[in-house]
Amino acid sequence: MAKKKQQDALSSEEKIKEAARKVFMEKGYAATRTRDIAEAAGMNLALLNYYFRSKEKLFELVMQEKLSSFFGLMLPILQDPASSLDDKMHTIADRYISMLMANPDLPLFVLNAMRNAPKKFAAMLKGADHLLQSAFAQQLKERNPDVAPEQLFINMMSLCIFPFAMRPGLEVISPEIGATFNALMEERKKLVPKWMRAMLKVK
Amino acid sequence: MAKKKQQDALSSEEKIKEAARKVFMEKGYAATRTRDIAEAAGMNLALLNYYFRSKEKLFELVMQEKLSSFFGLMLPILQDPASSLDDKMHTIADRYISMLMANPDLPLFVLNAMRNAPKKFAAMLKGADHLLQSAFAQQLKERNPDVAPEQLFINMMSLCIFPFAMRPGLEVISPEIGATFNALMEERKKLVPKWMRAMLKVK
DNA sequence: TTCTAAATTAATCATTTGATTAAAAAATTT
DNA sequence: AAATTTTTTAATCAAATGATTAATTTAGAA
Repeated sequence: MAKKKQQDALSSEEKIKEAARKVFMEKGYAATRTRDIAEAAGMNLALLNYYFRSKEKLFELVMQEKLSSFFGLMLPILQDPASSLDDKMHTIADRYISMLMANPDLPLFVLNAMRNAPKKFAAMLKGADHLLQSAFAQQLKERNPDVAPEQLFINMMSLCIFPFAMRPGLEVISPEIGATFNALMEERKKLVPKWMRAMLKVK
Repeated sequence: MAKKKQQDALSSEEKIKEAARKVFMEKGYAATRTRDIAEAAGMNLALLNYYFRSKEKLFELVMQEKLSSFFGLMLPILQDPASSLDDKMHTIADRYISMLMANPDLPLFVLNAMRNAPKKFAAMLKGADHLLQSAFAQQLKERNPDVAPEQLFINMMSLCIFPFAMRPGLEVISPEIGATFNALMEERKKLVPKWMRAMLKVK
């Protein structure tokens, strides 16, 4: 009885959330109208305020989810003392590329969110260890004491994420990239760790 | 006489353009109001339409400029048959990193522009040779026939550009990156070509 | 079954936004 | 110097936007 009502309520709320995820990812915050979300959800416009109070609150909810899914994948891997550096690089490349192949709009959304709401982002990561205190950074330093671990971390992120953010541009510069993008990304799951190892040898 | 008038007219027009560059780069198109630009320019709001007809036209002008400056740097280098692969990598790293240090908002602006207006972007690059026909791609292929030249091109762009787009996030994950960002980027001018050479050896 | 609470609807609101207008001021031309 | 053109101004407009409202419907509790 009570359960049935709960499901119905979640269902409308969930429909709006679902639509909000889709439209905010596509258009960003400012270019998204509450009417767009209502239409995408097939729901009445007033329900956005009824369930979520404001466009802004709804956006923050979506933003929090997306930032969590983006960084939630990374931080535990970086901090795990039990896995080797090679395991970490392999796991990060594999998981990030897979996730981004399924969510190609995520990088740009996250980049915009970090730029527009750095405080909220910082608050989200409040508990996380800093990079330089992670097992990953230690392992990088051991492997190559001549290059700052931050540099190699930046490289790892760059090689996994940037192709997705730059895809529209890449497709224009090279139609071949457009035609085979997914195959290129699959290949990179194997190549990124190899490239990382090669770079780790550079002084 | 006629010259003096010309300078005055350019001066008001240029003030508005200048302000538009600043505000559009900072807020993007949708979140920028024409009033923001007018205020930033210290000009009357109606002048935006008087000189540029619409917010959209003004934005396109700024977008064209920014895309030109972003890609204008790259394409000639890629297409130059006279310079070696090492020269190219060195020049791209040096020039891109320098330019982006002076224009840190550019990457995100360009990424958003490419995503939101891919047709305009494609029209802009109309005359340019495709990547696979460039001297750069040929040279990559000669150096390493086992890896698609597109992959190495993507890496080159990733290593030079992504750190700037990701800077707000990097600064939260690692305060050390925030404190020494410019030094890290200067260092990368030398390291990126080295990393590229190391990656070129990977099969 | 009746009453109450929650969810939904369509209309409306108050504010904001890009754009227009008409008048005045400034610059240029005759 | 007068006439004409261009630039600037402040007010206004028409449409759009996030949010609110009141009525109705649906669901749940007694």
